[in-house]
Amino acid sequence: MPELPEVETVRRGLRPVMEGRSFGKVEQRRANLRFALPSGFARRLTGRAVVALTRRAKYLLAHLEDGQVLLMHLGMTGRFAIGEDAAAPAPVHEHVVFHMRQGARIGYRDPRRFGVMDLIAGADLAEYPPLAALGPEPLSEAFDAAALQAALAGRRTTIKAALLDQRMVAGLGNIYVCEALFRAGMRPTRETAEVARERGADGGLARLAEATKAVLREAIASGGSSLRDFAGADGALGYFQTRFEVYGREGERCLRFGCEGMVERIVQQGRSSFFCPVCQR
DNA sequence: GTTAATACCTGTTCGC
DNA sequence: TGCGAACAGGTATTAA
Repeated sequence: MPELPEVETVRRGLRPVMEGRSFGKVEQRRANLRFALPSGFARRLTGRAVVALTRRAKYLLAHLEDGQVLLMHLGMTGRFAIGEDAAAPAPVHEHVVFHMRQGARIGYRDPRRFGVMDLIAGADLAEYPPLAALGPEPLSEAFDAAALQAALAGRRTTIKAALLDQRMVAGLGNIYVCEALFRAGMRPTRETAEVARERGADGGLARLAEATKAVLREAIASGGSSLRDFAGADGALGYFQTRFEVYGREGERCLRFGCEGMVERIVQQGRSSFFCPVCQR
């Protein structure tokens, strides 16, 4: 599922065909994705140049020359495919197509339609509700043990649920929360308030912040290398398979050196959590 | 105010 | 082999 590293990979893949380019024809094949597309969607994009393509958490933001911002979220199954502007039959579940004036055809497919596209005025960007509530970017300097402690203190839930909460830290999903907790040697069922007391250079907070950054950095690097493959295949952007250390490995041996534990799966808040009961405490 | 549960979706997998 | 149930999960909404 597209989490922060996948969205960042998509951004890097789209930049060469969007930044500094302008929208020609925009095809909108249905009225809604997760929500209704804004009125005049295609018309408001046509002819506008993209000044910059940025990312905030799992949101892609195309800043247009006229001050509008095209906000895009991939949901669970959203993918972009870059192709030549040919008259090939449109794939199923392709809901939006951007034909760039310089030639690229950017198709958006999303079978489950959990994705979002919206157009907002740049001046309103900071107050846009979904963005305004987001916590710090996990790869920024603002995210460290101290920030984590401030966010987690006093909360009455588990560390797994807290890390999935986009208000605590923005951009993590189920997979990378599992991976970060494994890397930090921390069990997903730990009480948040208790973890928040583990300060100090070698405390749980510091390990967790560092593990989160490391997992995301490695995934982004992996996605970057997979970009080359995308170009050769169908140009699909949105999901790449990395090798996860615990996610999806129920019943298999823990990969930590010297650990003989077996990965277990439990359900928290209706979501699967994978962890090693031996080395995650 | 905070936390948990539910709804939205459909392709894929699993069990009978 | 075929069918239906379960499952995947980001986020807005509703309930507790």
